[in-house]
Amino acid sequence: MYLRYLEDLDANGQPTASSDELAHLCGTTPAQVRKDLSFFGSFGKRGLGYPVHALTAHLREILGLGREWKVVIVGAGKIGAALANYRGFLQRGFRVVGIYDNSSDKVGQRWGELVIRDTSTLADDVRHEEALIAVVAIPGEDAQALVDTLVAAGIRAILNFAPAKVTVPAHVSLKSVNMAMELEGLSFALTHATTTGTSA
Amino acid sequence: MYLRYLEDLDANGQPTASSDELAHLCGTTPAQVRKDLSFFGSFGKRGLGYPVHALTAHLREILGLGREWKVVIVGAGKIGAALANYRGFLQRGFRVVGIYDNSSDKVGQRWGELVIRDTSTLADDVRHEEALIAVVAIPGEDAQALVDTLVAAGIRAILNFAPAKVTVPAHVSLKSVNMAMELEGLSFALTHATTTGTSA
DNA sequence: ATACCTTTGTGAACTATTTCACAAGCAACG
DNA sequence: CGTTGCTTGTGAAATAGTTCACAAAGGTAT
Repeated sequence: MYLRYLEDLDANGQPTASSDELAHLCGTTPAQVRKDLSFFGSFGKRGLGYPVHALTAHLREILGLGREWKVVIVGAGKIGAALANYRGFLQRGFRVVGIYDNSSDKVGQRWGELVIRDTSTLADDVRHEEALIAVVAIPGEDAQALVDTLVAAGIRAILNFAPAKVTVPAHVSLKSVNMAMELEGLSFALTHATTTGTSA
Repeated sequence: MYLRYLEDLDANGQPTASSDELAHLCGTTPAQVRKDLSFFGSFGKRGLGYPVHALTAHLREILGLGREWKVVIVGAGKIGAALANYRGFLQRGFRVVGIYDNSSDKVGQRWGELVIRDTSTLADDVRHEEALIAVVAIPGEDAQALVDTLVAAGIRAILNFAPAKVTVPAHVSLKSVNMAMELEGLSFALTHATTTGTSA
């Protein structure tokens, strides 16, 4: 989050930013900003604030964005399409090296640079390309089986959009995004509407 | 999360579930399950566990899913399409009452039940339909202006997929999902790979 | 009815996170 | 070159969240 706002500031040519300013941008507190950043090192200058450009570079390094990550997208539905199109990924060093689907209607279609391939070739491709990150955007009922295949093929991190419980072994990282659950969270907030509004 | 797994158990006809079983399903601990549920009431029977069917009903009520929520989707791109298609929403009581876009190519297209309308009519429609939830899936640079319009029109909760900082007044709930940030989290986990794998 | 087994609900202990508050450091200015 | 005005970095205090552990129930079997 800090990285995102620091990039904006950097693009505007602002040389430094105080914890107070960053806190305001990120919707947190100055003390929080300082504690968070101090966990990784001592980046600021007292009396001045944090050097915007240098700090963005540091954070990128910390996040592991100094390299290119190969990503495969599984599922050429609407969500797969949205992700394949999303220019933000490449900017951040995530290169989509393959899109997969198991519907013969879709296999062979060209999306930009890439041609949709059959899921049966996925495991070999992952191994060959040494892709480490996979985005799963397929129906919930197929998700666990596919994830198991991905893990066996050497995938190390999975971003899951399938609305299903998915389990991975300890050496694999997993993040799940479930749209229905997000809406239910909003429903709860509306129902118990003493809530103070969140910003982000 | 509990609701999701309880629904599965209920569909399987399982009459009760212990905190231990729920914890296992949800990837948490029995004590956590008991504390969480006890916050809202005393639903279990000692020696037996929690009554699956009754507890799903309770949780649905707690989450405010006992009613129908009207939802508008703004942005008829890939993400908007994915959400409009998603059957899970209706099942959970979220009815999409309108899809909006400001591109004249898209306005007038029919998507299932709904015809894409021009964003200029959005505010009036929201007021008229009394929609309280909006999903924002438009380019980042237009997001804040649109959100301001939505808030002025009476929207009370926003699920934001636009990759941009968005602020809302205190009486409005906001959740943002940022795909690039999710991937960056995975990149961090991979880079500092002592991480224990997460399940969810 | 009683003994026994299971599992909840919940204070208390523990752990983690956030906030406070201030000494130390740096820049700017006269 | 000292003085002034900011702002960091960080221990300590406060708050929040999780886990422990056990008394109180409820069920079951005899």
